[in-house]
Amino acid sequence: MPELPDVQVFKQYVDSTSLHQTIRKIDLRSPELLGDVSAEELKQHLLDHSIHASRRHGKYLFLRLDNSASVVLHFGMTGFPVYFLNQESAPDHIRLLLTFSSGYYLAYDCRRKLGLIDLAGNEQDFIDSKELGIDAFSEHFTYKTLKDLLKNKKGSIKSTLMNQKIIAGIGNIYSDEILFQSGIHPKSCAGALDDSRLKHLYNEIKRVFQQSIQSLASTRAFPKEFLLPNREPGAECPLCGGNIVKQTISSRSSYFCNQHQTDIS
DNA sequence: AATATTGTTCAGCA
DNA sequence: GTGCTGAACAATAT
Repeated sequence: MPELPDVQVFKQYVDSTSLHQTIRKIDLRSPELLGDVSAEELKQHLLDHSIHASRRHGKYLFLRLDNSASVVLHFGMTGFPVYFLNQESAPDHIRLLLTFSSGYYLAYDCRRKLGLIDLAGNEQDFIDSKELGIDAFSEHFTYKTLKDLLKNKKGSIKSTLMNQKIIAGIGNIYSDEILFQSGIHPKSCAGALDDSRLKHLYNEIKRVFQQSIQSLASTRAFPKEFLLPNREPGAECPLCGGNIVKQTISSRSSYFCNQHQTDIS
């Protein structure tokens, strides 16, 4: 379930393995994942070129090539990148496979085919075409930005946080985590949160993402006071001892504490 | 075998 | 057009 922290870790992974290597071969095994680019065009841009930088916006990862175009990857529910040398280490559902001149491979694996492989001449134009909002981990995402974005919003705070056109990067899992840490009920009206709650929310977005990126990148051990390891109905709330309950909110299953996330504003 | 899973997109409604 | 909700879709595990 790659949301912002997962994709940030993918970015770090690609940065530390795959930059500045000439691509000798490209094997597109699931062309149905292509966006507005043809297989031919993609191959043309990749072959004999290299990735010289990467950038993440929300849940999208851009691999910037040395010819100024960028490969765009979206990981859907089940996607991830794998860098490997021996075939025994190859993942099971490779959709795109790059072979570097070093002999190493970079695979885009996606068990369920709910991802996207695309090519962007200009990354900002791509972001605009998807109407993506500001990245939730960007330094330009300030408290004031959040306050302005939520002002006058009529929907629940959960569905608002998950709306990629308002803020990019937050999905079902992390909206639950952020609201849990902020002590805000997921059904609270987004536009009705007072300054104190908004401040909490802002701080927790930053803190949860920073902590999660750290946990995913190293030990994968999330802090035990996170909701994530306790995300099942009937579990004991690690913050207050209440009960974790499951409820469908904006047609997604949400988990929250029935004790410290009770009041709906 | 039916159900749950998630991000995106789109139909439908006020 | 705008803002919002809910459902469809992909493929697989349980």
